[in-house]
Amino acid sequence: MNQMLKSQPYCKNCRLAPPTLGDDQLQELEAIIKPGHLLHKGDYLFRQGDAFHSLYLVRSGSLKTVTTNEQGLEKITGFYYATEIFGFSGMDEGSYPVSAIALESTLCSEIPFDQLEQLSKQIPGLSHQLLLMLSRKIREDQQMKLLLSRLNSDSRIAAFLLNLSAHFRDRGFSALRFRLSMSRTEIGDYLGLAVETVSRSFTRLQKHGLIKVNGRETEILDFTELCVLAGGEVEL
Amino acid sequence: MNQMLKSQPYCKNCRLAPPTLGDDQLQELEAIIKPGHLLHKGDYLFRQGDAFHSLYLVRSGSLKTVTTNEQGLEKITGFYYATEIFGFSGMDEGSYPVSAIALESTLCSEIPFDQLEQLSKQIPGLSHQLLLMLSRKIREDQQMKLLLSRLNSDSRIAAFLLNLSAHFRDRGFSALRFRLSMSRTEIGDYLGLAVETVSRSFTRLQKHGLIKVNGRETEILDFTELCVLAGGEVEL
DNA sequence: CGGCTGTTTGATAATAATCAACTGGCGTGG
DNA sequence: CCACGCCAGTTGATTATTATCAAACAGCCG
Repeated sequence: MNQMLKSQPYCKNCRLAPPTLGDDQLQELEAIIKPGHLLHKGDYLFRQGDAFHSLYLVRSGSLKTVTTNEQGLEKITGFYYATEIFGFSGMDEGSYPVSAIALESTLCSEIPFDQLEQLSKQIPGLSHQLLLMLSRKIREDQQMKLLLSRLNSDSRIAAFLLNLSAHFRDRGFSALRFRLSMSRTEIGDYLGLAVETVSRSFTRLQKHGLIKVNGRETEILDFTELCVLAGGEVEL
Repeated sequence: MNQMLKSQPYCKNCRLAPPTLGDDQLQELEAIIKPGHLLHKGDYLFRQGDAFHSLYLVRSGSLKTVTTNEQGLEKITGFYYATEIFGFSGMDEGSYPVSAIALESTLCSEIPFDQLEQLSKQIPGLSHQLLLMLSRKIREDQQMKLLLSRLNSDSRIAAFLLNLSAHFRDRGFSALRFRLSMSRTEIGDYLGLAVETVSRSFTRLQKHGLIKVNGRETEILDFTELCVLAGGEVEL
């Protein structure tokens, strides 16, 4: 068979495929995934209120999800990078409660949900895997709620950077040097802080030698100390 | 058949059973549910780190889930009332990331997860329903994150009371008068506020005629205004 | 009755939001 | 090509909100 076609499987590392999946079934799974959707910075993948049809897999680039409540309060609910799947919050009510917006040039694959559910009746472990992904998301949200209700600004920024660091590490990039794809405003929006507070925390972390920042270029200098700080119970 | 046995089906209103489910299948579903687990105030249903085996359905009473991070920071991640199912966050890692503790005398039914997954291969729509429940939880967590990062103390308390109110209404109790099963400390812990702040907000809401409080007995006097307040963008 | 816990209230301190000003980079249009 | 305007980011001053510390009080149970 054509090696090229198999060289970039969508789902090999996407947590959707059960670990024991055979090649045939992996192909079945990938067959329902629509490769499409090239987005540029600021483009919407879907908008809050749109009918829910699909989950999305980030192939490259990054996105944010934003929700606006009845009173017009906006909030970034998540950032998503390559290999991550998102859109889960739309299932329940049949429409997305968030908008998804590209932070840079981004490629997304679409996973039609009804086809995925059909397939999960045939591929053993697939629906289990789906549940695990949602469960994981719930656990991450718990961590986020703890961060929002308990940590001061420095600790929030530290936790945020460590989170990104782990993401990049898992994807084979440097865990210590990376480029942020979001603005300070977006970071603040995500972490529940004003822009100015985000900026000051970056400066403070830099002054103490924990990180080195130049615009969006970020370097972690003292990983251990950053971990301690991110845990709370310690201040700079 | 014995009317008594069917008079209190576990799952009729628990969102787990697909809406179209026939009586036979409802019985199958209920057959795997273990009725047991009577808890008294302060009793643990499970502890953080315990192996994940089951979801739990609250039959009567109420519980809280509490998580402790590595640094010893504690946080209440949720309150659960009759007809609610919880324990989802344990699936992913195979152990519960929270402890579940009864707030009062409480009866819980256990739903062994592997049996539930087995059954979901036979009962159409069951695994779909499971996904919907998780999706709903994720959406609720989003709202909670918005609350924690954007609302002031009064609005948080207002939102909290409205949330409880809706719960009681859905369960056939008064939406305007109810008894809180949690302490002020626990409310603060859940909402990311100090006890004193919770107390002051209750007092302030009462002074403005929105609610009437007497210890844990709570009455909503101005539902509309409470909604406005809970939305943010408005202050007392 | 006395000790415990949970709640309330007051005074003060700390943190982050807000308001304001300034900088540097970038793209556009004269 | 330069000037201008715009946006993102930073820094400073001030304000507001909430946490913290402290004290008093109520209810409950042994």
